[in-house]
Amino acid sequence: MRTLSPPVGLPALADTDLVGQVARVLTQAVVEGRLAPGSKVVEAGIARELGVSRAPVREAARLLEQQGLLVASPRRGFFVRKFAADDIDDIYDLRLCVERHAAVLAARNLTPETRDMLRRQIDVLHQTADLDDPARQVEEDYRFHRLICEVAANRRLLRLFDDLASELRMVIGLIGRLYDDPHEIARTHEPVLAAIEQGHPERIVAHVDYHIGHAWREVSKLVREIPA
Amino acid sequence: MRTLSPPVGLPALADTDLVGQVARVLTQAVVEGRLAPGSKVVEAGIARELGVSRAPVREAARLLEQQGLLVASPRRGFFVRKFAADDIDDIYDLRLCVERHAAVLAARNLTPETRDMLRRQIDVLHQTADLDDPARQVEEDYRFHRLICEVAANRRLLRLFDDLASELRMVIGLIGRLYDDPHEIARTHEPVLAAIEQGHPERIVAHVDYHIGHAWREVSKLVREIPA
DNA sequence: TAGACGTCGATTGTCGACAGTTTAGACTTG
DNA sequence: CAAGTCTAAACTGTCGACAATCGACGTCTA
Repeated sequence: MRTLSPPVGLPALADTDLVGQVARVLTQAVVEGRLAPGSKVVEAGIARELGVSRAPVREAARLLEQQGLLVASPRRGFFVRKFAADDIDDIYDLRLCVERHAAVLAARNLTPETRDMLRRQIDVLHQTADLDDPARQVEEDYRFHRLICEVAANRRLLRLFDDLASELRMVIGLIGRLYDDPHEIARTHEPVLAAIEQGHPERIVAHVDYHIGHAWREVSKLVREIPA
Repeated sequence: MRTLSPPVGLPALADTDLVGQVARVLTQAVVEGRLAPGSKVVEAGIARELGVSRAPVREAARLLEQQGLLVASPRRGFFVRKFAADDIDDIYDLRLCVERHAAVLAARNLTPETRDMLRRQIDVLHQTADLDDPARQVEEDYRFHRLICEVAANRRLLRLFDDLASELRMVIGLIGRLYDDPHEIARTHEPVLAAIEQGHPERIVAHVDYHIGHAWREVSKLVREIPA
């Protein structure tokens, strides 16, 4: 078998790596809400549906467990992670801690090239805002934040950001529509970049705090409104 | 088969979970340097040595890959992670970021009970210093820092600390003897706790910075001296 | 009728096997 | 003698199978 056929069409980056493919399909299914939180992930079922054996499915599940999308219960199998309001707080608290640091480092490493990359991404955010595609908007939002982590040039930090983002993607998938006014969200990124360009650590932290704190409160509110 | 026989006697917490056991045995082998950095981890070899099949070994390896102890090269297998000086910097940079935050949170959550736990752990550090058991000393050191993360009460933060610690354990395993004067190290923990008890964020950060920065410089120096 | 017990199907944990790929070593050639 | 080529062994990725275990349903008893 060459490429898995995900229930709904995916980029399907033609990997020869089954485990990676299965992991991607499962991740998509989770963040898109096709696998409801708390529901059981039956190895054989997934394997059959994807036309592979259970071995790659198990390994993929273990991967996603480490990523926090699934939880393993010995002898009972894997379940789609359930999020509580506490989890949101944990994630955002850590994200804030990480992104503050990333932004300060990014300011230190900033070059004309990387600065332009960040600016361009804000432009993309504005352009995407016209598209009325919430999922895309969320992705481009993360891309901006991820860029900051890339510029910070600490691989582990970047990986941590990716892990947190994948958890948040799931939460946001549950919430559904997140942004009332995408353009306004795009605008709120500008002071962050400005602070990074100016380079005062305190100012950077303050703006990152404001920006992410806003998202935190928003997501927190929505999760408390629409709980499982 | 009931309990795996690790090359050298381990606690062997009689789990019925083979994957967990294999992961523990492999971790031990790596941090104790029996598996040299860069060396290949042959699935069948490990499986044979441990009297299990390859499936649990593969899953354990995937776990350790996510933990950063092994790296996977498709179709070529797993290798014991090699550390460069850059890695040390990445790890300590992130650790500093995390522990600053943890300490500030810990101060906020501090109760008489948790304060006593931290104090007692410093006592343990002093007692251990008399034992001339470097591995144990390192473990008790981590336990103190881990306690701070526990008091901080953010599960994800705690997990991140554990991940970083497991990577550092490996590095320190490579270095061998780390502390010249264990008692002095034990003493340097005291200002950190004192700052947490007093509760001024700036002071806390300053002391954490000093304490961890010291370790950072020390480890960094030793790694640069004794590279692969 | 409510609760405890036993049975049966479904699912996981583990295993051995096979095919395709990589690697190491022998052999050839300039 | 060095470099390239070919061959064989070793290893990974994947699969299907089997035993152990868990959960649900039905049955028996008070």
